[in-house]
Amino acid sequence: MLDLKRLRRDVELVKKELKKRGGDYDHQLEEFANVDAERRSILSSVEALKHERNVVSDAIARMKKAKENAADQIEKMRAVSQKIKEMDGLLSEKEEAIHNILMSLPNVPHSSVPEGNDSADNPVLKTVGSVPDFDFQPLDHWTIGEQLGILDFKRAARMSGARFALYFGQGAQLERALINFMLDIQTGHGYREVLPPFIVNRTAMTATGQLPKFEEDLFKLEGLDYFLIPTAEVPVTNIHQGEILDEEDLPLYYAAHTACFRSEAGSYGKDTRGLIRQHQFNKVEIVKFTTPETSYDELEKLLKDAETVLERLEIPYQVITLCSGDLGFSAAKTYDIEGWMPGQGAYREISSCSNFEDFQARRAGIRFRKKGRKGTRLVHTLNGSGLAVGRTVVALLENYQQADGTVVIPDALRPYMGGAERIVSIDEVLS
RNA sequence: GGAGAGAUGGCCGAGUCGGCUGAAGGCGCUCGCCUGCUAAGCGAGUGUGGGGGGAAACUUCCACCGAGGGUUCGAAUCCCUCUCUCUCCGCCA
Repeated sequence: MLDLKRLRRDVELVKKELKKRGGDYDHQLEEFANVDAERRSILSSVEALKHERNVVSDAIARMKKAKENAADQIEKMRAVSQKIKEMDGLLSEKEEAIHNILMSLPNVPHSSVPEGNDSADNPVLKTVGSVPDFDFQPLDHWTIGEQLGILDFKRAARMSGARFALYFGQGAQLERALINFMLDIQTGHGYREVLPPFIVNRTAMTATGQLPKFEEDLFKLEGLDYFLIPTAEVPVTNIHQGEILDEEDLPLYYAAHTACFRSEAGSYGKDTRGLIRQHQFNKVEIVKFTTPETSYDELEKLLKDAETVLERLEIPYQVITLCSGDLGFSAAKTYDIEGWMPGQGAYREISSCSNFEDFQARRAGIRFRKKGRKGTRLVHTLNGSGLAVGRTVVALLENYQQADGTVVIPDALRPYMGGAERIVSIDEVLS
């Protein structure tokens, strides 16, 4: 949610900045200005009436105490109260209209965000590691996984449908190993581990910006106002919903492993095979609550924290800055980390690190105060994947595949895999 | 699932028959005083959101005592609905 006062002050500037996103918000912003003016005019008259009511009610109390007759005053106030009730009704209509507009406006891109229309315009910030050179034709991960017997999409489809996977043996172990590996790295960076609920209510989803606009992307529990989380960002950011934090406690760092659930509505035909785009996947998420002054420094650090995982796994990757047209609804600035996936012959998103500034904090009511000082300010919230586990499995299988069909386990991960040096066929393990 | 109790400011906690209670008291915090240091003591201040005024310090008005409705001239106090918390019984990983 954008700052109401800022919209009042510089509607034209906000119009210009939102235009960079590509959508057209002029109409909504103009309607905002109109309704807001109406609201304020109603507000001042209804407040005057309320003031009168307060004063006269007080007088009535004194008259009654003095055993005087207050019938005239009471009669007069009956009419005033009626009027107040009518105007209050009108006022809340205006307020709701303003709220609806505010909730549907995306965040303003940060000044450092490059302008562009879509993902084709995202500049590459840096490239790390060199793409592996195979002396055989590298396979895609679903072929590798199925040949080894560690991934099974057919049976998963039988019980759940498309976009679900079964992991077996060292495949399941690999997923679990990566989760622990990532959590250990991030807690080592100072993040506090947290295991949040995977189901949240509408308020929480609205606070982080998934609602009201993107309900079709979510899995909703039938007949209940509960949703499966699409990312740990939702429950973790909502840890401090409605709280006033002490400035000296900031920044706060959290790391959480959760399953994530996405309906993937509108992505039919995209990445239909393999682990890239699943309805359910694991992710380790890192989340920060900071002061406004430090949030962009913290974003750079958060990005580095996410990168560490790929560095330690020795998987080549690049970092891109999302251009204004490709930015998510709530984000002011986003970096994507893309891991090299030989089976796809492309860099694919494996982490997304964003600064939301006060956009989520305003919706969620997360503020901070300097001890002893009066007044509160909104915190800045940030988060990033550290990393998407399923996609890391993809990168790992495809980058570390061998001519004989086995997959070498990177050194850093071996302690988490019971010391194993490679992933071999399940049949081989059994024989 | 059945029965009962509760939800007040950063925290604890009082609010009688509805009327100077935005809210006693305490803790915490800030500033000042005092004291070799620390601690203790003394004095003052200390909620949030919104509208108006002011360059600002600040000031004025409105709202807020879990959320939403209702009764009333007037509600933290009365009524209804919902949410959450706690206790007991049942069931259960």
